[in-house]
Amino acid sequence: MDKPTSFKYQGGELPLPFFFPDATRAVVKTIDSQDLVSTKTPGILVNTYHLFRELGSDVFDKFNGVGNFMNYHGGIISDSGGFQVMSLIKRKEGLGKVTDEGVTFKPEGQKKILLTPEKSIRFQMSLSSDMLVVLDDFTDPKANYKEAKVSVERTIDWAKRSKAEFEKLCQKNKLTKGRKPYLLGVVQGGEFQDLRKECTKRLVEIGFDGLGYGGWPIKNGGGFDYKSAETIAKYTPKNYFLYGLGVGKPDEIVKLVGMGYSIFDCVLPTRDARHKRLYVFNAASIGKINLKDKNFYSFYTPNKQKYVLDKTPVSKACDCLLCKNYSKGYLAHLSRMDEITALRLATIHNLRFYSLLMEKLRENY
RNA sequence: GCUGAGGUGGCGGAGCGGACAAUCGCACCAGACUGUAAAUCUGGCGGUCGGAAGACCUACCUAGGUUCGAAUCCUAGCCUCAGCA
Repeated sequence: MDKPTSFKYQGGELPLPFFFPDATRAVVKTIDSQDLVSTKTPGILVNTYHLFRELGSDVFDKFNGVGNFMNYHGGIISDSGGFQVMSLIKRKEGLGKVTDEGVTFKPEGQKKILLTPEKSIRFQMSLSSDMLVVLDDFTDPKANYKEAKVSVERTIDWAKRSKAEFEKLCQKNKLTKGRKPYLLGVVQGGEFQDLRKECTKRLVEIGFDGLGYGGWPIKNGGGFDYKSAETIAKYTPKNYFLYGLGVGKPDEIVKLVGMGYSIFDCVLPTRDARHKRLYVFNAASIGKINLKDKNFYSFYTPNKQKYVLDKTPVSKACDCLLCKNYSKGYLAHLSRMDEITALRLATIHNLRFYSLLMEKLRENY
């Protein structure tokens, strides 16, 4: 019953902990699969909702999985579409609804689709991902206790159905030990610790390979909700993967790794890159990165006029395509002209920052 | 030299007698972004005081003038651009 030491995927095993960026639509925005490899990123998270809506399973049956489709051969985790319950339905009314059966999505100008726990699993199987995530009912960040409880009950019910469908498909496809992907349950319950505890325990009764810290990880008053993360970790068996879904900022990841979390994904490094925010270690070299420093990293805004004449690299504690080959001056020019290459270089840089961060965390795991 | 058009904030460019410290865009400054409806979104952007509402000052090429009131009308000057010589 020891904690997991590696994550098996189709290409071998990945050491823990690791961070996967989000390739929602089977692409990490602005870069391609070869760029991704160059950042030493070990894997990606793809999204069921988007790929199901935009492509359907025929493509993935034909290509034999999303990895082959992308010609990307790192680890692949597929998200269930559970996050879209919040981002598309609960955050804004009228784009769909949630019932016990599943989730109906109907964004403006698009056809209505129904995603059930079973459908989500079936589709994720066609993606041939290494870890599947159960469809969950995202607890609205503004939910009161009663509403949070409803989302927890539904999440547990859906988890049961997902597990049953998963086992059925594994049997049917003769996916036995070694070839069987992982299945992740997702804990909901908002900031209510007794709900988090109950959800965790009841998911463990159903049986999964890991549990995800679900919901919105930022408290209503602001600040990361470490308490819920701790509650989940406390009641999760040691041999389970603990996954911080959508987490997060570098310092948040460092803290969660300390609690036993070993899998992370987040849009921040890639979105921030596109929004002109680069992550830089406050260190003179990669060897001198010290995560114990309170301020071990800072932000760099690439498009300032004052950088145009700067011949130094963005970071000396980085070995990415950008930092090894180009100056702040050149990047400033590309960024100021809104050249798409600036976004690509920034994305590559931020992903290397995150992969370096995880390399450092692995040293003490 | 003649004819025509025009000179507005860092730049482009609205406004063409009161509602103008002056629409809008760019640039600039600050902030946000957490299982991606996001190469996006907010806010600020003449000066001084104020948290804000607001108050006062200096402003639409220059100098005069008309008017209760002018970036807007008149006169002169300077300058720019286009076409013709």
